Amino acid sequence: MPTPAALAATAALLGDPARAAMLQAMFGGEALTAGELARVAGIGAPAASAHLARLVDGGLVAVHRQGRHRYHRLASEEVAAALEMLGDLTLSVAAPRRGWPHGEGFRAARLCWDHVAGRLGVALHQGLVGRGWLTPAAGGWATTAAGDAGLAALGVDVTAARTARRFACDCMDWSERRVHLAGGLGREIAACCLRRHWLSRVPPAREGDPLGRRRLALTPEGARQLDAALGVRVPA
Amino acid sequence: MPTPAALAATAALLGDPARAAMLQAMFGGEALTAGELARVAGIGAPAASAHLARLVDGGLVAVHRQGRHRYHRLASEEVAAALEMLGDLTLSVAAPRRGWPHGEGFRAARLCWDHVAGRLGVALHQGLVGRGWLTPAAGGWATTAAGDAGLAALGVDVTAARTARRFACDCMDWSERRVHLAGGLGREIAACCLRRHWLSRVPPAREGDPLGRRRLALTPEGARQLDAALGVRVPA
DNA sequence: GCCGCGCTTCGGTGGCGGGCGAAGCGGCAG
DNA sequence: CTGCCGCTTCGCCCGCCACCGAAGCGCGGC
Repeated sequence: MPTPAALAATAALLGDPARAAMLQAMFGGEALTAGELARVAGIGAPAASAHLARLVDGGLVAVHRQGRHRYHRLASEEVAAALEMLGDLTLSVAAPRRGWPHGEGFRAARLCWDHVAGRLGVALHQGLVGRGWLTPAAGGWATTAAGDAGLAALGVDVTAARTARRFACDCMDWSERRVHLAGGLGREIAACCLRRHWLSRVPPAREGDPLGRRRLALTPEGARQLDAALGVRVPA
Repeated sequence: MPTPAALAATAALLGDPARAAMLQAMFGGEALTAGELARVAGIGAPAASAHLARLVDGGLVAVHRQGRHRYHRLASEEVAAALEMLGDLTLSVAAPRRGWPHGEGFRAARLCWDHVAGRLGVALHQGLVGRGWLTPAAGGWATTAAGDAGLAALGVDVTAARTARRFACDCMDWSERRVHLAGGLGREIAACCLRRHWLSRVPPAREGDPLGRRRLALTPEGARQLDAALGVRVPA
């Protein structure tokens, strides 16, 4: 992972309207002269020259002299790819999207702090509430008598959960846009599932994996147990 | 494609060292308090608050109030993806890379202005020079007698090529990092190949395809003809 | 040789944005 | 209720950067 300063320096190059317009004009792979780019950006020749010098210096743009013209083009495919990604991001921010086309692996099961998130986390939350094991309480949730018995039978240390600052509360799920269970109870449920090997940790997909060591997988035994106890089935 | 101003506004949010440090800290998906983020960025609480307000306003960060703490996290997977892409770009700019892992489709054959680029463009250039059809001349290349005859046999209008401002010159290839043939001759060769259906245009892969309508594909007949005439074989 | 054109450099101006200290607001605990 | 703590808002200063006009440089054309 690059240093924040280095990343910011690169991003700052894209963060000016005039430079962004120039880069978008070069996005197709064409080489354009400084004058053309100045007109595209709506600025004078001196300003365009300064901008292009910074882009070249930053390694985003390559320049090729030909007679009295200077042709500029994007320096690499990475620049085009980053530009495209930023464009997607800009559009998605302007008009929030409906689907989640990326990152399937993220969404099945993962740790969020110390509790289970992803589709499994949401399903657990629904199962606990749907079975009447949890009931709404001030600031979150409380266990019912059936819940205390059922959780104990699964091997969850409810007593330990009560020592936490918050016993059971909602946590907005990053990928599912629905809440899952957090707080001491969320922590103890995750610990119980890991201890009994119903959940296993999955190593990072690669160096710099956005989720780090947070990926989880439900084991066959875990799927059976959670289905039997709570009717929890994680959608494929 | 978003407007340059909108793209720049998003990029500018990433283009500040303090904000970049905060976003990198949130990259793992954890929710962090404003105070923690201020410490990470090495700035005071007021400055951090202002930065976070802009990030939230820009839709890059989501905030969740919990008691007197405010937990911040990346608003969507797109933000994480864009951050990762920018990081890659920053590293590749700092230390130019050796491989080209992305965008295979870009590199086989495409139009660069009006001539052929990509591996096919480079191979054509090598073939023309290797067969002795082109010889170095002031400012580019000139045809030999064998070249004039061979090109005419292929159906290339060399006379029309001579009317261009430049007859034959090198053009640095974006993806291959080697030169291919440009100028009037490059244009005529591309026109000839398209006219005889040795090359076909490939429609954009999707809306907003970086290469637009510039993608090309070598037809089986084209592969045979170019191999026979010039020994041109495009590596798979 | 001279002129013309594209581009860059220089000097100066203006405005946006980041930084901090001090004060204000809100939640939590004793 | 009162004090503490996290966070925000306000007011202010400073520095960076974008922009333009004018002048300088380099290449190509007449």
